[in-house]
Amino acid sequence: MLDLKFIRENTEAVRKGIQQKRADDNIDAILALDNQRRTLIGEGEGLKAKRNEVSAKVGQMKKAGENADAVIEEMNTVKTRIQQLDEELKSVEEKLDELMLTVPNVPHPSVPVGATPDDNQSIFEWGEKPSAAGLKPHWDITSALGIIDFDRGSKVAGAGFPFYVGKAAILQRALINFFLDQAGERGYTELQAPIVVNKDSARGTGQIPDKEDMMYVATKDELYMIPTAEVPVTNFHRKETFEEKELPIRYAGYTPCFRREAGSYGKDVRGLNRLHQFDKVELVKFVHPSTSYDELESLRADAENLLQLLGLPYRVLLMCTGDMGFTQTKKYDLEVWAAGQQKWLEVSSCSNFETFQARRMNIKFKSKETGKQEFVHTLNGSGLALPRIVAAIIENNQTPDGKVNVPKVLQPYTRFAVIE
RNA sequence: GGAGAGGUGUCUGAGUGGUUGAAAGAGCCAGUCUCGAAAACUGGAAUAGUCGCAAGGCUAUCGAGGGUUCGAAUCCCUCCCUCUCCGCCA
Repeated sequence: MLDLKFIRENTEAVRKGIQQKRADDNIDAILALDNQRRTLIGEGEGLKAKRNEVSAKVGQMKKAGENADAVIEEMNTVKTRIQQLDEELKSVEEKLDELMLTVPNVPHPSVPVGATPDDNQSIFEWGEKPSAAGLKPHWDITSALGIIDFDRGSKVAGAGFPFYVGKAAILQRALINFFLDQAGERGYTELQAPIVVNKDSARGTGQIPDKEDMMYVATKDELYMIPTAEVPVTNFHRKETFEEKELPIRYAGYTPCFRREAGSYGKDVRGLNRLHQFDKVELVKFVHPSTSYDELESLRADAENLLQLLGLPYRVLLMCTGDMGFTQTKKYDLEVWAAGQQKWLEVSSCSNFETFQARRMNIKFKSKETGKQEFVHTLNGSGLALPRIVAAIIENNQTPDGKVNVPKVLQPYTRFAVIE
């Protein structure tokens, strides 16, 4: 959510951002409602001031033993009017809030303007793609090796909920530990979080109201199964104010993630490419506004480092305005090369939200410079999402005789070097 | 799940209808004193909205949301959370 005052004072910049992100422009309606709102506040508060003044007088009169009936009678009409105004104000503010939620965050100037994924810029590529000859997609390999059981997963839970069996299960556990250890070395505090959250938290990171269909919901208890650790970890500091010197704060959290993926079918969903439940290590930062773009670069570097250590070829995309999402000001996607499918798979998405989330969640810091409280900037990025990494490892490291070599850095964790 | 107690500012903690945005103490910031510090003394300090060029004014906020009243931290209702005891349990 943006700041009303910011919209009022930077109307044109906000409008430009809306166009670039191809969102609906409700700015005129917002400004009109804001005017109404302020008129109502003006009248209402004037009357409240009067009420407070007269009430104090009534108290004094009663103390002095005088009769205050006439004044009280007069206040009754004021009271009614105040109630009316408050009701009108409430309805205006409800409409206003609704529209405010439709205003996207303003893209950073360094972000390329564009409409579709084709306008994203590939800004960096690393590693050598294995030659494609004779390489199989991971689902063929895992089924031959019997290490991922999609069928039994369907029986037990449903499509998109596989079992990892034996060495695949150990490989996953190894990756989680490897990712968390790396994050720890790079200054992130490890956090083990709830994997369900309440309504306030779901609202805080913006999953509701607009993305409610993306989540599994335990309706009986009004709990939402998290689609990413970003939700509990960012909400960790909801409604808190930091000292400036505490910033930046960095967390790494491993959680299972649950996504309904309603309406997404087709060939993209084969094997491990798209699941309803998957594991992910998420990196989250709370930082001083002056450093947030440097922090975005280092966040990206932290995620890239993992891919380099694993020896997986990848590329970095700088997302264009039209494809970057509603809440971000700037976003990089990291895509790993899956040689068996001859395809790039997104494994991390590193974003700066500036104050967009912090405002919604009321996360501030006390500025030394101004003496005031200001909103922090929040960032997050995957570090990394597991299934597609597993897919890439299997496809890129497959041997002609159908085995899979485990990357060197993982072997201390897996305690085996080959999956066979 | 049953029974009880409670949620007040950074913290401890007073306050049960009328100058209470809120006592007191601690902590914090600034100043005086000091070579410096401590102690002592003096002063300052909430957040948001709104009006104003500004100084400053006004409004709201005592877990959250409603209600009663001329007036609510104080009374009523709903919800949330914490603690204690009992039961159940990985």
